Amino acid sequence: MVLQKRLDYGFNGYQVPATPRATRSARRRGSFRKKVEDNQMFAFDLLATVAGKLLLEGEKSPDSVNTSNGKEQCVIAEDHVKNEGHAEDKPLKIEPCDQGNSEKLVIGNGKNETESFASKVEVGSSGFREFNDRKLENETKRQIKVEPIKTGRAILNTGAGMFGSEDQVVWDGKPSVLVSSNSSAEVPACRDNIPCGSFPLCRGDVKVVSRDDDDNSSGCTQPSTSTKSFRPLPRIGDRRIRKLLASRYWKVTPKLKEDGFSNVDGEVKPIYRNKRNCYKRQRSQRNYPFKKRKLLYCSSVSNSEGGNGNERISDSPQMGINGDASGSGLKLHGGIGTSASVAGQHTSFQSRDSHVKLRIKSFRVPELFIEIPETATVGSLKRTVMEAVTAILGGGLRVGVLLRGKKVRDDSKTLQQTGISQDDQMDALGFTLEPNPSQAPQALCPGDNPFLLPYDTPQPLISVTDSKALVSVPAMSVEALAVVPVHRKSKRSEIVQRRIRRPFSVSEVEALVQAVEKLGTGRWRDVKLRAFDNAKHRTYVDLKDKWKTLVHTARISPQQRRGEPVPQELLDRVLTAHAYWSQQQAKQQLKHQSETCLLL
DNA sequence: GTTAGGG
DNA sequence: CCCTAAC
Repeated sequence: MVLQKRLDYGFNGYQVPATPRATRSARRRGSFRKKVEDNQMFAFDLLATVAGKLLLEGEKSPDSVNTSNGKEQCVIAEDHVKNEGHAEDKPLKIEPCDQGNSEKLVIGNGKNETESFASKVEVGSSGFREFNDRKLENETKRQIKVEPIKTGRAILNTGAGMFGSEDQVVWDGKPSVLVSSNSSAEVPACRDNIPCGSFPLCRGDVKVVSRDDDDNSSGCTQPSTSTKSFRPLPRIGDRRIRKLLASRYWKVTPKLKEDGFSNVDGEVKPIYRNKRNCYKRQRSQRNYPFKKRKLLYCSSVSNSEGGNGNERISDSPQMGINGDASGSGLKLHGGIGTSASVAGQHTSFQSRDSHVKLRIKSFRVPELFIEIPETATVGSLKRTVMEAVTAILGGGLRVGVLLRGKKVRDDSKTLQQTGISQDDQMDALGFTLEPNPSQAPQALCPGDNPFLLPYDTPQPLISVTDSKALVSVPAMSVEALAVVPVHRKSKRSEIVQRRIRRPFSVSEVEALVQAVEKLGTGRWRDVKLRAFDNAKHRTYVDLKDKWKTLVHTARISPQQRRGEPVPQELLDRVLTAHAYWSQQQAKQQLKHQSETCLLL
């Protein structure tokens, strides 16, 4: 089996708006966090490996966006968004990212690459019947389909799913813009085979809805828009934000004036309907240490229903992008390369060294809810959507394999043994996205979901009813339902995204230094208020931390410093101020001590 | 909620 | 940047 990773969706590169934190209580459960991250990494890895990011080179969509260096862009297309209060009746589109390094993943033994049969796989999702939710029972299913690449037939149906009334989003009267990616966007697994010419790689039917017109718009199966009159949002301070963050859902609290050092866009936060999925986000770098992977793999114990579809992958914790999976029978090869020539080729699978080539055409990004102030920039909208998409992809997913609609649970069998490599079986091969068993829900309980939207019913974030989205394959129509991030109700669900790293600019450093010079090193809240009041993403803890690193930076040799160089003059001031205020602090302490002594 | 410090 | 302890 040879799979090539062609696209880097640029999860590393987009800017994430200041990330809401969980409630304190949630944060106190930080002990869960690591584990969950691991689990989600695992899921992501699965997705990346099987569902979304691996593909064969070869066919190429005329609509795909290639940069000169062969990389692709991954941005929310700007032309469909207007920086106005009204949203255009146009979908957002998601495109491959030009930050990608076009690295290639090859899974297989590396031999006989040309002796392959390429097929494309569609991965969809289904209703979550496994989770015993009545509501979910009614969900229509999405399916996956595998078909030979050589046919070149577009199998994507980009029709958007239907919204149930339960899909309403909260509208609290504030003139924010709610952008709802209607049900799903096709995330390109590769850049070809785009059935809908207007949307090069994938499309999300994004609409802007308000509370008032939810009922109308939410049922639309086409990109639809309804606009409301928008008014500027009142400025809301950090404390307000904090409270909001602790509330059941996230809200955007834009500032109308952006000055100071807050040269960032207005705060934009995606609203998720599912807490579990929502707060996890990919680390800025996806290359987790293998050590960490190991942990997560260990924790990925299959449950009964889940089957063992993940074992194969679980078996290779040592397997890195460029590493060998000794003992697993799988091998990953990194590097740039192309197998375009093999796409569509087909040779006997009976031969001993035959490879099975699979192309996963795309998988769907489910319904998203995004709330964004009208004062936000297009750029922030892009980032927000990207974040939302990423959060979903980073959710607890794993991959299941279906053959003729039947789950292949025995991971130890070879493709040959299971018949997957049989020529005539290729059509029957499917993949499913399923909840990661390690995060399997105990039960669905609304009360246990602090981030659930008010009057929201527990339901999977991703399982949007959408039967038209993908071509259905009867043989798999029942079992092949991909079960995507589900509404898990474990406490671990309240995981928060890690904020994106935002290096301090020189001007920020300048401001920080100046404020500390004036206020000292023990009054970070005052420093924040004084110099960073408008920089919403800089908390006083951030400032304190930055000062800490500044002091450290100033003490090390210039050669050891990294990042944007801070002018030596500033560093000198850092040391001076630090020394001064340290001294002051010591004096204060002495004074305090002597006073205490006197009193005694 | 802040501050301080380790991770 | 995160997490906690301590206040």
